[in-house]
Amino acid sequence: MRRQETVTLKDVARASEVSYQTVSRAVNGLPGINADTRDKVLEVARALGYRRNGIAGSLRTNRSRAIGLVLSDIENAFFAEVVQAAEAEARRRGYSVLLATSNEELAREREAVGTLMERRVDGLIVAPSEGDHGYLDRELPGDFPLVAINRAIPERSCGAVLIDNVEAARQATEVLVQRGHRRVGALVGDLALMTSRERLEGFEQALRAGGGSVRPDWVRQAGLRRDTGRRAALELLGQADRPSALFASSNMLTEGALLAMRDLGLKHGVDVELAGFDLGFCELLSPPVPVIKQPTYEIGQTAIGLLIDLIEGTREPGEIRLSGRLVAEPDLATLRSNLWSSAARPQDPRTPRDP
Amino acid sequence: MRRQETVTLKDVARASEVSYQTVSRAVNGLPGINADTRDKVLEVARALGYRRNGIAGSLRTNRSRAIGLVLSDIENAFFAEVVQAAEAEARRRGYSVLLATSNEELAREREAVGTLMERRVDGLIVAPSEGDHGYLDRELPGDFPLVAINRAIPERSCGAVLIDNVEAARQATEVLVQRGHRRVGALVGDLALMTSRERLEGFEQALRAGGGSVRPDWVRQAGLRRDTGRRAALELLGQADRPSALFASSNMLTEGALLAMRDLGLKHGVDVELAGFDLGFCELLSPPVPVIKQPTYEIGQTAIGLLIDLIEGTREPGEIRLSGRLVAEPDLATLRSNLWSSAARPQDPRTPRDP
DNA sequence: TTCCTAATTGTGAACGTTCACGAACCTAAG
DNA sequence: CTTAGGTTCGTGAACGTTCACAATTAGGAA
Repeated sequence: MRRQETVTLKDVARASEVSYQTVSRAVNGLPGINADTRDKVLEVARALGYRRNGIAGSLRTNRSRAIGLVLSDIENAFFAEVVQAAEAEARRRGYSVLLATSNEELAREREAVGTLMERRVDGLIVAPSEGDHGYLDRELPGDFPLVAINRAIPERSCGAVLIDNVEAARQATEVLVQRGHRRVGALVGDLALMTSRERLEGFEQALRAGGGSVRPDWVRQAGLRRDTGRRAALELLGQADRPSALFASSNMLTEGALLAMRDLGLKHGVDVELAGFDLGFCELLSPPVPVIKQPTYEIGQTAIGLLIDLIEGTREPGEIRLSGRLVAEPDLATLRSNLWSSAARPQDPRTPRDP
Repeated sequence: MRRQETVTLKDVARASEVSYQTVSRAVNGLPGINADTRDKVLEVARALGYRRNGIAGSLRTNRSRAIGLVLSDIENAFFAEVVQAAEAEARRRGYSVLLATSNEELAREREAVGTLMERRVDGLIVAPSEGDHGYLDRELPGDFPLVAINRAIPERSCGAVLIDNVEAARQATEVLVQRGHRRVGALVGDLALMTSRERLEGFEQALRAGGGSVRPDWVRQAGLRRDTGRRAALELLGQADRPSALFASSNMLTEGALLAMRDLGLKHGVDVELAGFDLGFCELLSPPVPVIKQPTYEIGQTAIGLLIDLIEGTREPGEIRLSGRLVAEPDLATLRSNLWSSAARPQDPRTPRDP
């Protein structure tokens, strides 16, 4: 078979003896064309194997129907779920997703934004890295559709989809308090980050409300990574005067805490009680670890929804706060049926499959 | 600030009093331009905030420097890691990644391939769903760069990056045999899939080599999902005459088996020994579950490498087999340091971060 | 000076689509 | 018969870039 280079509107037009404009009307389902001619043209288009050249269309219309997604790390289950939801919702609304990762480095984030802009995405969703995002005003037109997730971008007015961190951290800590713990430590991220400050605030609220007091030396800025979390937890739990319970304010820190306890020969829920964030497999551990589950699917879906509304001019930028969900020793029946399915995902029921 | 619509080559040309071709040479770093003019032009381009329009470039050159990635489910940690690696390697080589999901449904896969082709990606990586892939010959030019991962596509000649399933399953099963088990069951995927057949083959080899015999009623086609795996495991382990050990041939099936054992009040490693595949948190369980860890990062990286070589015409399509790695009760020191970092990833050391 | 070569710069066309408009045709009312 | 109005279809231009080649300039060598 000869290599048939791309067949264009003109080729179809020639073959069906109409103008290329008529073909365009036919393949795009536009009005102003006779039904018979349309059918004929579509038939010819099928036969020739015509496929629209989106690149050319985008050039002409100045719209790519693509959105850029800048995350720090897709392997993190939190972001993986966000991506899944984002892709599904984008597809539902006729958009495609261009993926880029920042590895939590501002320079790489900026570079990613740059290449995505060069590709002329219609809008951007960014999970901001730590640092100054003033560059955005230089890289982006002032009204460019932009939605921040997970953390806000104070340097620039844009959409944002966040969770109620204070409340979430409060709930997680409350579990520890209700189980009788007053000597509670905390692993939090860098306090330069609003998210970390809010979660710390929730932790402190719950602990004080329960009659405990916050010991500053038991509150550790444990970074953002599993290994930094583990190190911090090792220090915190390794000392003689250690807390009887620990709150970890993110999934990586929760995993880090578990690793540290393993290192030290401590059993979670026995030697040290642990409450955390977003641990996907928390209930397969024995005993289960109570965690706050962020509505990751909803976050991705909402962010895309907001972004596309911004793109299409049907909504104004604003901040949307979602709520976390506490998963703490639920009754087993409920657990079993809900465990692996997230809260609300009407569009695209999750059906986990495997390689 | 007035909304400055896109500034083009011509705008820069006007401002720097040269032709647009000269500007093009300057911004693209092409030869055939005086160093002084280049500097002057670049300065003007900077000042005006020029950014190349990749869409226009792609239209002209007929190359998008984008590759399409079609996976079944990004939430699955296996694919999440593949995506991470793929994006990193693609970026390193100057390509971007367009993401699409099939949810393991052939129709959606086909649709995804269609939209990616419309966007004129330069090549495709597909994790094939179950079913007949004959459609590819109709949707794609005969020599279109295509790489299959995880499963082969027998219907079409293309690149493929797979693992040695027989060997991997053999190793996992051997752990069970070495621990004295002869009455071993297996959860495998649909035997219509080559991957499932190969893993079953490895299981049988190891069991027979250890002096055990394969009981057909203990080999269950357990589907591809966590819930189907759980159901199958429930049936298998719920009967009075049940195996003393179980081999699960994928991460979802391994998780399903764990859930089922929890349902039945059986403890893994005590009541029933379990060996599995790709369980990310296997060593946080007590006791740890021996699993085969597929080189996910290497798979993604290799697939992108092969694909780009195909695109650029520097390699011919072929099949690449990688090896899984057994993680079974390693000594704790090694475990601790290697656990969270994958085998070989020279380009982009993984540094897990969190939301 | 005169001519040749090399370096530098400019011009026209093309990629495949969509937009804006105008031409041709038909129907039906005046 | 004429004209208004609608439907159907076609033409030219434009999006911003790169390719192919022509034009101009400079620098020496004869």
